[in-house]
Amino acid sequence: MSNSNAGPRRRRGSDQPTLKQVADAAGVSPITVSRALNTPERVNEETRKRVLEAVDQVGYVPNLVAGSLASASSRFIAVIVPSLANAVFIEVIRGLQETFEARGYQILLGNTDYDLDREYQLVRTFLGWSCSALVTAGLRHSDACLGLLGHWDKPIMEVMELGEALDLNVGLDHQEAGRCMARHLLARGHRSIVYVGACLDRDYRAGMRFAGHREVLEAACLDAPLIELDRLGSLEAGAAGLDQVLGGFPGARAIHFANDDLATGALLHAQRLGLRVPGDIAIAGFNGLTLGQHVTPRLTTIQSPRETMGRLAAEQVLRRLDHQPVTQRQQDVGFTLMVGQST
Amino acid sequence: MSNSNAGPRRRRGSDQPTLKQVADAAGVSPITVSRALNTPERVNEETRKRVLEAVDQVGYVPNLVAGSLASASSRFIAVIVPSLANAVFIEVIRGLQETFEARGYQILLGNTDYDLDREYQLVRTFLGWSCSALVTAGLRHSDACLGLLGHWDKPIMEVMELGEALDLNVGLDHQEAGRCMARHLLARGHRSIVYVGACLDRDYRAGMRFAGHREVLEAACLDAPLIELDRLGSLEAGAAGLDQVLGGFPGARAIHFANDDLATGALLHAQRLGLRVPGDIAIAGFNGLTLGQHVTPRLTTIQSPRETMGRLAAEQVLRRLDHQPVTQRQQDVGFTLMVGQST
DNA sequence: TAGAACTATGTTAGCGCTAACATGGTAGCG
DNA sequence: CGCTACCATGTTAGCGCTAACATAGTTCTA
Repeated sequence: MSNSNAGPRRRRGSDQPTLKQVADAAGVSPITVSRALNTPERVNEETRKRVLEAVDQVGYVPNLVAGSLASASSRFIAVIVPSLANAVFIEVIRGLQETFEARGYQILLGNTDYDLDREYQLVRTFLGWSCSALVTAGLRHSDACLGLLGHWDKPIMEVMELGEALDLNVGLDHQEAGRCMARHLLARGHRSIVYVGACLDRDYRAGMRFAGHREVLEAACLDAPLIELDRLGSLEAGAAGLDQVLGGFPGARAIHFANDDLATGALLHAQRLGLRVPGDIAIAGFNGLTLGQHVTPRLTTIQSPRETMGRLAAEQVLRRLDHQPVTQRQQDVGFTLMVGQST
Repeated sequence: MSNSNAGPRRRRGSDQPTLKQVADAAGVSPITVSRALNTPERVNEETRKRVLEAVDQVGYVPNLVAGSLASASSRFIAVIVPSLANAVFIEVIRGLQETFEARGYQILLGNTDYDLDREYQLVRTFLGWSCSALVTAGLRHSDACLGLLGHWDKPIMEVMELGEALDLNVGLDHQEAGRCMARHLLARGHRSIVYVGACLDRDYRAGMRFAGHREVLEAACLDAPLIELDRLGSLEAGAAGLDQVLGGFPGARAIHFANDDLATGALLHAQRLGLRVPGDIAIAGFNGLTLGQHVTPRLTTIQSPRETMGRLAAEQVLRRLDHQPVTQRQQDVGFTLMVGQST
């Protein structure tokens, strides 16, 4: 038999005050409260004041979930990075977060662990949250992921590297950065140079830098040996890398490390071993982390403007969200060779 | 006149496939699709298979916003930290994220910039998202914030420090850590010890460590001078701190820094100045960052298990969310004095 | 063998908000 | 004064999903 005798169904939802209650307290309709809070310029000043008082009075906290469902869009920005262990991404995130939060957007952070399948899963989840935009590190995605994003009509920003992007793109040319450092090492007179990277299949941007490095060395008719470590960048791994170079390439006079963590680890390890840098071995890195600038000798590295990259990316996305013309779909933030005393 | 002549209203919402379409494709009702996806054990195996095929076929991506509204709860965990610039919080976040993501919860990250008003705003926003739980760094909150949280019935986890908590608490005793390091410096024979901190009003946990430090020194009838820098921890600030100590306290033989960033910056600066560490001046830090363990001499510091702290915190919260008894409302993760060669 | 207990699925009624359209009032204009 | 324009507010109808209750079929139990 049907639910004929029973009283009303048990209530659902939380017991938080709702728009309706604010509306009753202010003597207006719910939609006026909604407008007073979201588009205050469309409500008479006096009404608005009355509404805001009512909000305080009943202790109203807007239910953003309901708002997002009704408007089919949330003020979330999905941000996907490969790792939180790497200071580089943290700095980009900081640039993004500051810019987006100032405009009332909330960042939804996802971490792929350098796994494109995880990226796909994250994108799925984030689409489910009706995000306003997606910012992701890198230009490589799985086919499944591309399938999802192909149907999506909100801004997509790819950061870190430059190239053929889905939509918007802010980054730098890693291959050129690799060339730049290789040329520097050649200019310093080094002829036996080893490149040391870590997991270049996953950290493929380091692989692109190696490609640039090799191109320059081969153009100078030199070998471009590569040592690939099996752990991602860390001081420990860098120390191990130095040991491998000393063992495997006794004639090596310079090491081009894939990043500053490795390079600094090697530099500090060299000191412990009593090696002179750059006298016995020159060491170069990539990233321009603070750390490398505070060791003696100061590390030669390539600085990239990461917080700026995050900020610029956020600004382009915001422009798109404001329906303003996007000035540049692709933006090169460049890099700077910082010559220290380690080369 | 009313909308009598017009056809149906223009459609709203996105054009993504919905549960209904999956249900039609699979020949079941929408609720069965919902169950097949969210509580598969409540659906017949064969039906489930048919539903999953239909999901793939129509390219369905669940609308999590709608789900959250209907169920009055999202799978969001709000995480509030004072800063992303400090590696310490990043590590805690990593521990939280790994544990929560493995269980299908998504982290909503907020950054207060050490401002309790910002914390209140973030809490408001996060409550609006129907988060499943809140994890926040620290035990200090504004009255407005306490007002909001007082009415809230979901788990609240306060991390980093130990004390009188709102609900759950995982952390360590900072005052005791300060005492511990002070005792170590005394045991090393130092009598003229300066504490150097940065913005102790905002980074009040460093202030608590100083309180412990002072307590021990005063018990030994020694002065406990304090130098407070106006920038938060960084290698640069540490170098400046060393200069200030050398200028202001020429007799100082040891410096207890509020954190490893400062201490390492000072240590590297001392080397540039040609000072022997610890011969001319001893240097101690706090945090046990990798960095300090790779300089020569190795930094004496106090290690706290931050990633573990994040993991433990997440596990307690998950236990609560699973309606399992919480084993400990308060958990002390402790700390370890790591004696290097810098003292 | 009646009925309790359980399994698998369906029906109904919202969750709290906002887009779209409607309406009444005031101002501007020739 | 009739017209359009605009401003401030209201009414209606969902957004896409799931909690609560309903129901039909099956198995178990005394």
